Amino acid sequence: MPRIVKHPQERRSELLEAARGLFFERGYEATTINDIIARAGISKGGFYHHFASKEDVLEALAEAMARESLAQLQAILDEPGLDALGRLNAFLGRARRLKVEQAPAIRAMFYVIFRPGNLVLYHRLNAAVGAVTLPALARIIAQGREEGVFDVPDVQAVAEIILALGTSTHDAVARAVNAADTPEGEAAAAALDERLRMHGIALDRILGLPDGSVRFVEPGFAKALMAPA
Amino acid sequence: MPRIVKHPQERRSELLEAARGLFFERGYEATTINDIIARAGISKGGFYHHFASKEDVLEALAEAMARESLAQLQAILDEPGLDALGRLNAFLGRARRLKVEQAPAIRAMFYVIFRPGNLVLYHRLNAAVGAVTLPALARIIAQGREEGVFDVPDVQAVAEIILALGTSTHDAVARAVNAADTPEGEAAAAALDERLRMHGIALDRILGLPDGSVRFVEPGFAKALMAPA
DNA sequence: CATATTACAGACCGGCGGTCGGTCGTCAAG
DNA sequence: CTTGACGACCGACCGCCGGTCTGTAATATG
Repeated sequence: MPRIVKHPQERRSELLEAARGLFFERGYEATTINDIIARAGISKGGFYHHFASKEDVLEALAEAMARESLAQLQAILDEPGLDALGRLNAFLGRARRLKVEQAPAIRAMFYVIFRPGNLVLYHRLNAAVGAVTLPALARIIAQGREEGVFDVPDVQAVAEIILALGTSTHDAVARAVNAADTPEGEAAAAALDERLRMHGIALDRILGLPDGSVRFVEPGFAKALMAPA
Repeated sequence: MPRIVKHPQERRSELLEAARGLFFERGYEATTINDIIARAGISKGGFYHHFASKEDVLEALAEAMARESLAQLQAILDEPGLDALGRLNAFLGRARRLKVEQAPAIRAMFYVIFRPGNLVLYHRLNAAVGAVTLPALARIIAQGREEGVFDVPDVQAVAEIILALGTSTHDAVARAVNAADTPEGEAAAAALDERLRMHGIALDRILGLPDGSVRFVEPGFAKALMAPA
């Protein structure tokens, strides 16, 4: 009832943060506009002054998270004196490092984000992050080709394939995370590790490198991820 | 108002067919229960006697389509006297043959199924079809390994990678189809063809075959798909 | 100080997925 | 042929959701 006026930018980011929290706690579909405005402390009219729809919020959130993701990658891209393979491994390993450091949070996130009813959330985020990741990957591949160490006919296509491999692991990670703390947990973790190792080998072959050059993740990553906090 | 009683099985399949048509015409989210029951000629109570929810219909539909998909694959799997590479190419080519024969219908389907708001439909269908396709693929890979022509460390993982590559092309196909009849259409078709060719080469290398062995699709497939009816 | 514009408030709406009490057809048992 | 039980079906109804609309308080503009 009291009327509070803030800078549009501040309001927008408050609404975005409220939505981000709720989307990851309860899921996208399960979160209502009323939930968001209650947490952000604004009326419905206020909300629709800043966003055109619920999906608009999701899009803005995806954009923001893509920007954050790119910022993390930029350091690896800008690091001078790194050969292409090293840069690629650093690039692929980034996700792993993040996960091992903040295992519980990431586990919770994976647990939520892959539930049915969160498909839309997951897809939008993945698409947005992929869109900014693709050119970065392409530059690394191009560097490798210029250095004469990667044997690839088409840089863009290979970058897309790497991205696709990464996306395809999400299901496997989700399965493993969902199976954690169950009898099948250990087997799922082992399967995930094996699969990730194979992805590395697949990439080696696509890039024309000896098996074992590309490390998609370090061995044992899955077990580390799934170890109880 | 008149009360019509039918065998549960018949009703179920009538409802499923009504849903299938509407989902592909208007999209999953845009289709309401009322739409479905209107087309099927049954009341709401009747609908909920046969299905627990709207999503339950989708699940049943995905299951049915996965069965149909498997039936198409079975002939290729059972074909005797086919070496592994031939079988794999036949397997991968199946999608292409379908598309070229029924290009307009498939185009329409892709056009609808990849719109936002149909993510759930697409994902469920893809997951269901993938689930039945995976073991079939694995058997082909295993045959190739036994024959000594495929050099793969892990059959299951490679099958999953092939499936992931297939899934990843859907986006590209959707982009191309959506760009058809626009100035960018030709470029999109060319990009799609190039990408599919590269997928073939990627598979060659993963399987330890010389470049050009696996034909993901025939060259020029994209243009054929996008040619006006 | 007047005025135009922006930022917000909250009552309201159509329609959605889903529920519920009741009714009719069907068919086996007596 | 009658009866009764049960599965199939009907449609009014519900809660709530995303979104709209009218109005108003705060702020920028001159």
